[in-house]
Amino acid sequence: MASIKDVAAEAGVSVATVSRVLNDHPSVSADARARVLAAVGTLGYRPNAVARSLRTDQTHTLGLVISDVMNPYFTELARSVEEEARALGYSVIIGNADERPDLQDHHVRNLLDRRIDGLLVSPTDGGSPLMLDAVRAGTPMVFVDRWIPGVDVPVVRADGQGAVRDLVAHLHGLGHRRLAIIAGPAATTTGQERVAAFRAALHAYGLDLPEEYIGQGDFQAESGRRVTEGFLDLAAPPEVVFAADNLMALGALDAVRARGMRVPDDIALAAFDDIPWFVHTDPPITAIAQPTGELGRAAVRALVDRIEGRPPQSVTLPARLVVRRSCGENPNPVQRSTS
Amino acid sequence: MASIKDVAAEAGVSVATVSRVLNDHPSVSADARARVLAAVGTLGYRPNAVARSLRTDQTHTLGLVISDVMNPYFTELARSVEEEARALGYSVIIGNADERPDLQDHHVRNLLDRRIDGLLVSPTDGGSPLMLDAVRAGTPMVFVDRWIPGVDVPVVRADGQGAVRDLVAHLHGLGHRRLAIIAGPAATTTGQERVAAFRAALHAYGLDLPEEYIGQGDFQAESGRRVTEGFLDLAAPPEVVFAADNLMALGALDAVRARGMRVPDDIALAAFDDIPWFVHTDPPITAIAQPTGELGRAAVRALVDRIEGRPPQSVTLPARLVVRRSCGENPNPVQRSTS
DNA sequence: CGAAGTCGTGTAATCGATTCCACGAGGAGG
DNA sequence: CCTCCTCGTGGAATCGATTACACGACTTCG
Repeated sequence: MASIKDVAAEAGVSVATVSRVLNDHPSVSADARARVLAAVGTLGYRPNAVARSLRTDQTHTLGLVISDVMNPYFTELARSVEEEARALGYSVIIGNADERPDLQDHHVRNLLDRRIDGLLVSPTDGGSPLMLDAVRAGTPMVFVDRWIPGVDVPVVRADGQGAVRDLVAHLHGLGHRRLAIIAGPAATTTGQERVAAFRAALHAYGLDLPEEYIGQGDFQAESGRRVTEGFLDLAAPPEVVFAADNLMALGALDAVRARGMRVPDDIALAAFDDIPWFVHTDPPITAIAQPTGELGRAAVRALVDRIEGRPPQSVTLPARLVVRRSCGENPNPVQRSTS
Repeated sequence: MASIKDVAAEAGVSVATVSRVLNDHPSVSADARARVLAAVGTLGYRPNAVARSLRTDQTHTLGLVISDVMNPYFTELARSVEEEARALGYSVIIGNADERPDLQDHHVRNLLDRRIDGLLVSPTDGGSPLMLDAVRAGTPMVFVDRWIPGVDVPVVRADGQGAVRDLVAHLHGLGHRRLAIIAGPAATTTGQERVAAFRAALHAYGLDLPEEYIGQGDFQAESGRRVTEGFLDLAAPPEVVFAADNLMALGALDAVRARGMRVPDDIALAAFDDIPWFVHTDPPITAIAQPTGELGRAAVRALVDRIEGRPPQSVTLPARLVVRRSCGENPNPVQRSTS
C-alpha cells in the first residue's frame, strides 16, 4: 500500500508538501499541488488513518455502546446515530452489550483502547467502575436513552410520563382496573422510571399497583413470557399487561397465545417502544412511541459539541401514545403506518 | 493518558521491557515483570491500539458492510459475526449501506483507510470498482449472503433452492396455481437467484411465471407495498405473493390490508427470511428460514482463515421452509417459536 | 581456566502521518 | 542598494508502540 513517501517521490516533492496538499494548507504553490494530486491519482494513494490518528490524537470516531442490537429500538437508534455522525464528519463503532455488564465493559474498554474521540452509552447497569473512571479521566461522553444518576454527563432521552398517563387514561376509559407491568431491570433508569410513571398515573385514577402486578423482566423476550405466565397464574390475574419494552411485549404475546387466550378479549397488552411490526401483529399493539431518530441525532450533536469544545446540552423529548387494538374496543383508527 | 514511557519510568525499566511484559515475551525476569505489572496497575495504563496498529500493521479488526441494518436478518447476521469475531480475538466495525451503492463505497473506503485486517461484505450491487480494486490489491475479503460473480473471493451463503421447492409444493398442494414474486434488485445475487429458484420450482409443477407476476422490488418495505398494489390491480391477480425478503413481505401485508383484503383468504403470502415477528403477525407468515447465525460465524471463520494465512473455504448452507398460516389451510402446527 | 552459549536488558530504528522551524528566493519599501 | 517580509519548501522531531541488535553478566562444558 502506497505511503506518503511514495507520493512525495512520485511528485518530486517532500512529504511535508504532500501532507500540506492533503490537508489543504494554504501555502502550497499551484504547481506543487497539481503534481501531488497527480501522483495521488496514479498511485491510488489513500492516507493511513491509523498513522494520522497517532500523530493528531484524534480518530474522528465515536463509540456507541447499546444494550441490545436485536431490539429494533436500538437498531433504529444506531442507524440515526451513524447518519448524524457521518453528516458531521465522524464514523461510529458500535458495541453491543446484549444487556450484559461484562460485555458492556469489554466494548467500552475496546473503544477506549482505540482512542475514540467520544462515547455514546446506553448503560446496562448502574455504572461500572470502568465507565466512571473514563468519565473522571475526561473522556467525552453522553448517555442516551438510559443514564447513570449522579454522574456529570449530558443525557439525551425521552420522557414517557405524559404518554404513560395517556395510556392509563385510555385503559381506564376502556374499563380496565387491574393493571400490571412487566418492568425492566432495576439497575437501569428506564427500568425504574417506567414503573414509577405507571404507578403515578394509576394513583391519579385512584388505582393501586400491588406488588404481584409488578413482574421483574430484563428487557428480553423470554422474561416477558415468564412474567406473563406468572400473572396468568394469579388468583386474580390482571386485565392489562404493560410491557416496559417491545421484546418483553413479544414474549407476553407468546405466553398469552400458549394458553390459548386472546388479546385483547381475555387480556389486554400494551408496550413501551413502538416498532413497525406492531402494526401487523395480531392484534396490532398499542404502544408508546419514542422519537428515536431525533434522540440519536441529538445525542450525536451533544457529544460532538463536547468533543469540539462547545458546551453540550442534555435533551429530553416527549414520547407519545399510539393507540391500536390490543387493549380493546378502539374508537380511533390506527394512527401510524409502517415507515 | 499514560503511555508506555510513563510505565517504564514508574517501573524503572526501559520501554522495551515494558513492551515485552505486555506481549508476554519469554525473556523477562520475574522481578522486572512484577515491577512493570505493578506500574501498569497504579497508572491504569492501557496500550494505545492506534500506535500498536501502526507499528505491527495489524488492527485485529474486521469490517462488515451490510445492506440494511434495519432488516432483522442483517441485524442477526451482524450480531453473530461480532460474537464469533470476539471469540477469535477480533473486533468488528459495521458499515450500513442502506441498499445504496454510494454509501456502501463510503464505508468500504472508510474501513480500508482504517486498515482493517479483513472485510466481510454483502454487496448491494454488482461490484463497485472500489471493491474490485481492494480485492485485486489483496485485501482479505469474504462475501456473505450476497456475492459478486466472477470475483475470486470466498462466499458464505444459504442455498434456498430446496426450500423454495418445498414452498411451491406446499402452495401447489393447497390448490394455488397463480403464483407471483416480489423480486429483489437484479444487481444482487439474492435478487436474481430467488426468482430463478421460484421459476424452476414452478416449472417442476407445470406452472409458469409470467412477466406480470414478477414485481421489481428493492428489498425495502415500501417497494413491497407498491408491487403488491400492482398485482392486485391486474385483471387476474395472483393467488399467492412470495416476497424475496422480510421487509417487502411487511409492505405486501400493508398493501393487502389497505384494500380491506385478508391473508390468506383473499390472497396468500410467503416470504424469504424468517424472523421472530413472523410468528406474531396476523396471520403468522410462512417463510424460508436461513441459518443466519451459522452463516455469520462461518463467514468470520473463513475471513480469519484468510487473514491468518490458512486457505479459506466457501460455505453454502441449506435454508428451510417454515410453514405457518399465511398461505391457507395448514395441516401442521407452527413449527417454530420465537427465540 | 577460557571459550561459547544463554539470559535479561537497553538503545535505537521503524511504522506513516503532521507540523515546527529554518532557509532561500523574490518583492516591496526606504 | 540594502533591509525586511512573505511565500513555498524541505528537514527533522514527534506521536506510542514493537523489535532487531548489541552488550554485559552468568553458566556450562571441554
